[in-house]
Amino acid sequence: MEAPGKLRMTTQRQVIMEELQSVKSHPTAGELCQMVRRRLPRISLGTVYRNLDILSRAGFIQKLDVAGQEMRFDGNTMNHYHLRCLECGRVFDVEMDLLDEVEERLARESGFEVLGHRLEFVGRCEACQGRAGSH
Amino acid sequence: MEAPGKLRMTTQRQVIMEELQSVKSHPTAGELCQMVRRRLPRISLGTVYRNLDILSRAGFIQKLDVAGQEMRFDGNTMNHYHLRCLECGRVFDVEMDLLDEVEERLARESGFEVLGHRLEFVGRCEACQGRAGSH
DNA sequence: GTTGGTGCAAACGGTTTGCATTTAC
DNA sequence: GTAAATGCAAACCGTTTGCACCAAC
Repeated sequence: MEAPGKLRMTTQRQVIMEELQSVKSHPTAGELCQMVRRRLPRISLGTVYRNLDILSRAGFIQKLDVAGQEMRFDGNTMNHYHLRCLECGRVFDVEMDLLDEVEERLARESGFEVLGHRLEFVGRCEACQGRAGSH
Repeated sequence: MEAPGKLRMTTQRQVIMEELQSVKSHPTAGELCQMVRRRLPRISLGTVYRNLDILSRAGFIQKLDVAGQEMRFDGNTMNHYHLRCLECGRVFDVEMDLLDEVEERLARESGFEVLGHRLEFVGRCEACQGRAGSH
């Protein structure tokens, strides 16, 4: 989260934010670009990336940085946890109280200045458990 | 972790594993390639990538996938947590008991099949706190 | 001798960037 | 009017892959 500087509210930026906040999935930049193109057919992927970067720096949205894979974006800026399905790659929100006490504990027991934490589960979503699933 | 299949122990594979396990840092493939080149100057980056992939599938090492950044590798295969310093980008091991009970809780309360979790802290390491650090 | 591994270089794919043009303010 | 934002395309960079040669077993 950075000092905002001057931000102009362009149509593109507005629509990107609206589309992202209208879904509970965690789209990639490419997916979001497709969604936005239904309303702004000429928007470029570069613009989507630039705006996602600006909006996340300003704290309006969240970059998920899901381990290793393609970057995903989340319209919900409150810290919350995710589960990534190993089979279909989708990312789901997890309902669980935040483990803020572990931050304090770590700060106390180590010399680190702890500014946040990210907890991510991996597993299989219900849909993928349903499908045969060799596993 | 996958069924091993046939694995030949080549010099390259041996040295890659030794070098990785000899450090407590979490080198990227490129960094590790440099380290290995001190002993095997003609090894290629592609070989390093291929072996890191094979070794991690076989469970001998761990891919870290530290959020967003370049992939890092860890010779320690036991699950453990990390702190990433926002200032210098280094990744440190965190000594903390595993939160395995949250996996069980999530599995119970949601429909997910939970296979693992990854906890990552962000903050500032001691060295970077020392340096003036505007914050 | 067979088959998996290596080195090399090219390809890949997600992300960033340079630039001329457009647009919010 | 001016500075920020856009669209486009090229560049970037970490990673993967195809292939001819090599080496472990």
